[in-house]
Amino acid sequence: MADVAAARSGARTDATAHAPSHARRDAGRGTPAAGGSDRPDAPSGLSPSRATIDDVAREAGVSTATVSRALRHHPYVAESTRQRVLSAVERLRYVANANAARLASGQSRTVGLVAPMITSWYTSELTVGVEEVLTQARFDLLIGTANSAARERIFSGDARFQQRVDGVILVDVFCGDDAATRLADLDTPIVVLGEQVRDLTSVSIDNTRGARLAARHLIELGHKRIALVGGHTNLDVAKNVPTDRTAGFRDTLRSAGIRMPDAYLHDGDFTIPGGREAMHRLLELAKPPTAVFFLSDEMAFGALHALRERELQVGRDVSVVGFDDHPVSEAIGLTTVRQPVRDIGRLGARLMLDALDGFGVVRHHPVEVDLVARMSTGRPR
Amino acid sequence: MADVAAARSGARTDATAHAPSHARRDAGRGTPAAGGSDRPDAPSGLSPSRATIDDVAREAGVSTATVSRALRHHPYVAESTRQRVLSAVERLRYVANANAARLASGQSRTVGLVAPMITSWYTSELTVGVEEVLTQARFDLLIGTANSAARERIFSGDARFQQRVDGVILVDVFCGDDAATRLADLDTPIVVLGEQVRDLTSVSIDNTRGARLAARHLIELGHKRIALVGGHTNLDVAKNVPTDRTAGFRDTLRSAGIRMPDAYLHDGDFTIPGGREAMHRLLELAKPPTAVFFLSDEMAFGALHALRERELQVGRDVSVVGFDDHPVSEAIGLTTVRQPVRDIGRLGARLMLDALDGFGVVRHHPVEVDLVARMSTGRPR
DNA sequence: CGCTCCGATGTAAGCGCTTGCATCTCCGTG
DNA sequence: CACGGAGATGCAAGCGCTTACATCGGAGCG
Repeated sequence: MADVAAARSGARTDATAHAPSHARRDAGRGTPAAGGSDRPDAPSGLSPSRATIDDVAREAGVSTATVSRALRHHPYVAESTRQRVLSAVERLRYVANANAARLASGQSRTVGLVAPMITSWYTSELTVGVEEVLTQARFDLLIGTANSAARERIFSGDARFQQRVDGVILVDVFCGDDAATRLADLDTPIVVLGEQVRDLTSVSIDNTRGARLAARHLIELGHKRIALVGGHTNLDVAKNVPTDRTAGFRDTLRSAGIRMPDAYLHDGDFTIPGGREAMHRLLELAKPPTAVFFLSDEMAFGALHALRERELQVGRDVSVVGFDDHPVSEAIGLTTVRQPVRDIGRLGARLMLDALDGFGVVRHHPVEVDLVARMSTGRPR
Repeated sequence: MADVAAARSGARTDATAHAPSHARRDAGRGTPAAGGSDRPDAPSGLSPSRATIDDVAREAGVSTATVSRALRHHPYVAESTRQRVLSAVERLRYVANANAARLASGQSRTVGLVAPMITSWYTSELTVGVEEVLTQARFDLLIGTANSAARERIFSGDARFQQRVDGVILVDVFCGDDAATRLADLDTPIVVLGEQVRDLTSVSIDNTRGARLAARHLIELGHKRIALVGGHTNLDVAKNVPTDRTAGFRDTLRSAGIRMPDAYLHDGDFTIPGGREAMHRLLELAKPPTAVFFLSDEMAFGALHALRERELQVGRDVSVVGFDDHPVSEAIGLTTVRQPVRDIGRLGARLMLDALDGFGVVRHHPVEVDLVARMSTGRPR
């Protein structure tokens, strides 16, 4: 996932590769294919992780093939044999060398997770959910920031990524229909989180519905001058998310006979400072809105900052609604549209495992959204 | 990092392992050591990542050894040869198989990151910093939650972890002196972040000093009834952090002739709900404090929630100081002790790379702390 | 001009697993 | 009781790299 030539690491690799590997090699030398004849067989604690599958085989009195099968729950291994192997494993404190297994099997038992802005709460929460499930299944997680280079590479099925990963989980990565098709044609399983993408397995809330909930809430409170702060210009981030949310929101307003002037539409870049800036701009309008819907809680936090700077009171002077239900939102009383982020991550990981099993069925998996009303929203003055 | 027997994954492995590997194997078959005689050599786009080092060697008219050397910037390769190899690599779109390289070299080019509570902002920010640097050096990052099982395993130099990782970065993991010594004796490089541990390379702020800054700030504002909320009971988390901060804080108060009664010391578990709960308990006291120092911003957020629930005004009725400078803190105006979290991660990763290079010098690396005064603190009423 | 020495390559032996086949042992059947 | 077949193992050939050691030209030198 590096976009950088091996500049610095070049020297490093060579400088260091020598000493350690000498040591290892020498330790393992012996008659080829005959096995280390008379090493101190004592299972003492001082030589960690030195046992190989051959040692186990010898200790258990079976072939290495049998050890391998026994350890991986292969069906054709007698229970008694398996026990013998397991006890040998324990005695020798054997731990399989993952790299050897990967090389031999051609499977990396690793899933890549590609996301923009790993810093955001949303993404890291998602990651935690994914990691939780993968870890249980003894899969590794390889995390990559999706700067544009990385994304492009994935889209073109780049080998650098592909070779070390059995599948890829994409977070919020925007995807044109063409790119989606290309992705779907790849032989690597792909799961998209937070977005619904044609021809790909995905997990997300119904963004339109989420936005409708927010709109309805503000309408019911009696607001007429309602603004929306999203993030459109930054093509590096998910695109359906802002689009769908904006559409759903406007739609509902329209049905209620409320129109949102263009001046009420702002870009907050999905960051805290972006939200603050947008709020300031909105408040400088001749007719400022009485309520603002932010497409992420983090932008809403920024808005609260702006309001404080102008000595305005949230929920009274201006109502603010966020999106996500960041843990801080509860603490500061932000009304928001809650989505079960960690669950999305978990489900996504499970779907990935299924796909890797060959059970995968490509389809979209919707999850629940709901509105959490708190003190940041109230009737307009 | 899984603590789970391969229960579910057993079936998976066998069920799926077949189909794909047949395909791969068959594709690669040929006279052993003679090389695939006449495969369609066309560098067409349809067979991704199929080229091996042998293909490159043939294409460039050199031996595989030379290819390997050329690619890893080995000194004894003529520049002209290197160029020939590089162009062959490009033509064939060759990408080295990381697993094979790892197996052959015995180096995993992977660093493990073990932390409690990956959910917390602090940890994920740290992770981002680490990832940034490792990625540049073309190292992989393997993340593990440090539940007690994992931690124990690491402490005892467990092979499962050790075999797939060249070094380990420990975040906030408490370590008794005995355990530290054991760690230091391991052959795996270790870097500790956020804690200062004897005999180990570490990066952290001076926690004592940070706490002093907070204390001084409150004293200067004129507070006399000052409380502290930390997290002590949970041994799973860093221990020096709360200890040092508490010590520094009390110390400074004492010098100013202020004593902190035991009732003013609370455990907030380093979580938002924990902080809220603690704040409530403090406010129920006969003589509630006029200022509270929380050992993390997240706990302080919880406190703000509690204050709002009681309709008290932060900064006027009660002053609140946090620790970390979470991005939300600026938005909501929380006075806090700032530490350069991401930089700590970056520096830690760099130190790890140095250690892996053999340049490592075991020592503690201090980084700056400072106080950021905002509106959550003011003079006592 | 023969010899030493070093830079540049090639040879080939693994690294520690997985797995397609070959074997071998029983057991149920006709 | 011979025979097909399925279950349980063993054999051995790789997987795609890295690297110790051997080899081979020249350049520098006495």
